Amino acid sequence: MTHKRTHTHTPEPNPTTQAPTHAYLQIGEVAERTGVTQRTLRFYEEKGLLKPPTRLDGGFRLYSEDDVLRVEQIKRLQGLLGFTLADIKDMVEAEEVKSQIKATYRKDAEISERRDKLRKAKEVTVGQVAVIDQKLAALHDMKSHLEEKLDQYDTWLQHLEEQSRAQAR
Amino acid sequence: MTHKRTHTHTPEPNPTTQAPTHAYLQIGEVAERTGVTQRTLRFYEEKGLLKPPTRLDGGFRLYSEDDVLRVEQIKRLQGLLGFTLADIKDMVEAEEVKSQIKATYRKDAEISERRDKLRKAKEVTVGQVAVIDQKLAALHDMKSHLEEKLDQYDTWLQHLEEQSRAQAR
DNA sequence: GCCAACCTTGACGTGCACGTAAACGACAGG
DNA sequence: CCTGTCGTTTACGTGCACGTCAAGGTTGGC
Repeated sequence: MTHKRTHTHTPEPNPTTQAPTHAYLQIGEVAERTGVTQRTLRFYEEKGLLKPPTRLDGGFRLYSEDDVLRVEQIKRLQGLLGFTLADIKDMVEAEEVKSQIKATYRKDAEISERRDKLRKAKEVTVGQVAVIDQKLAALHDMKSHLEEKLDQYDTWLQHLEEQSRAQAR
Repeated sequence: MTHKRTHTHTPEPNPTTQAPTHAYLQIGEVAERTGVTQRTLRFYEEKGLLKPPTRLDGGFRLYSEDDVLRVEQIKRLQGLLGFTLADIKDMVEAEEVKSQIKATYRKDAEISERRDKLRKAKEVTVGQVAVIDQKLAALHDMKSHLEEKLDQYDTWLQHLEEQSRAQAR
């Protein structure tokens, strides 16, 4: 009989914090949950879209839930918005910059340093919003264009129905 | 000295109808105006996205203003909505009914057929609008997410400034 | 300790959407 | 008629985003 390996890799005991949703995932599970192939996950890593995950002693990749979220983010950016992986890399790097800022943000640091980091994070985010705004504008433009066309179709259909009625008599 | 050829090909005298915006365009002009390469225009023709344009006796392609519009439409469908050229081909074929609607005598039998085609063309456009709405929703979602963060950054910056003022005293 | 399931790193292949080069013909100002 | 510019076809090349083996190593239930 075939038997599944129910690998639940918990690198740390993890006593109280966080329910053991799945602890750490290996590549097959991540692939299944995100709907991309293992190849794609390795490819994204190679291209710098995913940070190199921790490894098991034997070399198996161990992903976090955050990685799953990131993959889903990548998929959204790619599939819905049509960005190239190069574009997306910039965006996830911006995300990375922000989390870096978060990580190095110290309550006890100099106020001016904290302010600078916050401003930097804000700047990055503003850039992201700008990219989105561009897409939004283009899409709105196209939509109004299409709706104009729909009106045209409707008037033509009107015409045809009139002709149809005229001929029925 | 180099001299430009100011080719203005007007196949018909075209007396009263339409201002002579540019008459008929050859491939270089279309390429320049649409922002795609000549190769791309020939490629689209080969793939059935553009109907074979009329030719000059020597074989030069002569495009119409409608062709320019179509190329721009193709670019939007591809770049903004992320459709493949195969998808787009189906769409523009359904839209081909437009040229049919203009000509043709209205025989009774053809009226219902044309109405069906028009409805199909309208459906295609409606589908495109639906895709746009999806993307708009996704983008708005992302944007509000980012703006939430921006607000967060701003309030933190506010806090810092207050502390800074308190310390100045 | 066995073995099936799972993973690893190459390396080559594929579909799409063109890019690029070569060799040649067509158009029009002078 | 000459010449510079523009266009034609044919054919091979390219970048992206993976797909698809191949050959081997790792893990864990039994």
